[in-house]
Amino acid sequence: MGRVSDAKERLMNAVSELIWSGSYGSTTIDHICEKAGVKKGSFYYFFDSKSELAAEALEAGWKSKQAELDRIFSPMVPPLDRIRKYCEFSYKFQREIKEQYGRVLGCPQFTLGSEICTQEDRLQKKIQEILDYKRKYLESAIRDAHAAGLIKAPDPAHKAGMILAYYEGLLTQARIQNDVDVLRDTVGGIFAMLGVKETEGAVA
Amino acid sequence: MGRVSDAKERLMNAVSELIWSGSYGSTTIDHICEKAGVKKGSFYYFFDSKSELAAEALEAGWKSKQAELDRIFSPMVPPLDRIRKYCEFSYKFQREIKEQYGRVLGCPQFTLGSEICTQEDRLQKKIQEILDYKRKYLESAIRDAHAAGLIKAPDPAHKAGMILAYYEGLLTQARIQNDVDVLRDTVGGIFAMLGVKETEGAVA
DNA sequence: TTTGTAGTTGAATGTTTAGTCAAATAAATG
DNA sequence: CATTTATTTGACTAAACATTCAACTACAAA
Repeated sequence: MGRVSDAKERLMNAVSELIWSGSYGSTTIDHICEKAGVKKGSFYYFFDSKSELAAEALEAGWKSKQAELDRIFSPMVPPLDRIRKYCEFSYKFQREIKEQYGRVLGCPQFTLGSEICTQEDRLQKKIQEILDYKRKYLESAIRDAHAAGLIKAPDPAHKAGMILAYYEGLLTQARIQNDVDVLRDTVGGIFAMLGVKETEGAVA
Repeated sequence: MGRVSDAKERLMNAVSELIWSGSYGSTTIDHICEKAGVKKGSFYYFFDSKSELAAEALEAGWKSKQAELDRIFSPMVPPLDRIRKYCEFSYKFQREIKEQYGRVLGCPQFTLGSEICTQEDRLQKKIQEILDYKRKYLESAIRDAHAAGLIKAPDPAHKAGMILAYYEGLLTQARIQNDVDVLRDTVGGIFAMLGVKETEGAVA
């Protein structure tokens, strides 16, 4: 079965990091190859364009994040706690990223989506798909919270869309301002939108 | 006083449109010149880089938008109505853009900011400045609403930041999904965040 | 140990891009 | 009308970039 290699993985990691810490437009195939320690010929052996590589990397990145989200949004956890945990996780994650890269980088999918949606159809579709999955995590937590009488949310899908917009907007603000502090009270805004009363929203 | 020209203005219009309908990275000096009907030599006569042109265009674009915002956020208008009008205006504006370009384009500053904030310091600062002005419009409406007893918002600056994140997040979602419908109930989310009771939020 | 296969390499290609400049041109002013 | 000043032009260079390919290499199975 011939020679073996992890060059493909290295290329996917490299492209993800370069796009996230910079932008899609500023990420060239040369840079990707250099970062991955791979020669251009090998790049074209595995992929036939930057956008194809980006699409595969996006998919892989999402797959690896999913496990974490499944844990956070486990139906075993009380619904409002899921949301609170998600906000805490996100805040902590961005703090670590800032530590590591010297920069708040926000949400990879939202940032990339906003940049390329008018130009790269395949990527745009993949991103929309991922964002929709994210929305579904929120939606089920909201539905459960409604069923438990914790909040009034007769249209969980709509509420989830609103909350996702807020969440992604905050992350993008944090990226633009390079300031994690923006994210400190993420959950406050979400609970306000959900009409959670202070007492119900209290930490256990 | 020598030859006169509107080439500078044409260049600023061209760059704004190209970045907004595409991205900063995909906008080249050649494209800008072609769109503006200006030769490259002239470009470098007026500006010495794409980022300098973009910064001037950003400033000019903001100046021209300010008048409209002053009207919408006039202290003569009841505070919650200002916010409602702003949402309606924004929704209508994006519908017109979609009509005109075949695409929802969202917020020029937020989209650009998210793309270039890690790479173009000067632009990042300008954008942060503009976003902060936007926040101030919301902040004063919130403060007035609080003073009028319409809502409870002891920290209007913080609330305004939350609402701006939501608003920009929605616009970006609309851009990514190329769907104005996302914006239909913008005000619903804002009023939920502000804790506006249905009756108080009712249209006059 | 041979052979098939998966992956690697570096050099070469053509294209796009940013950036420069000296000469030409058009308007305004004296 | 002559001169000054602002703007335009097109042709040029050099670097960055994407893309191709034939020859080469390492591994695995037969």
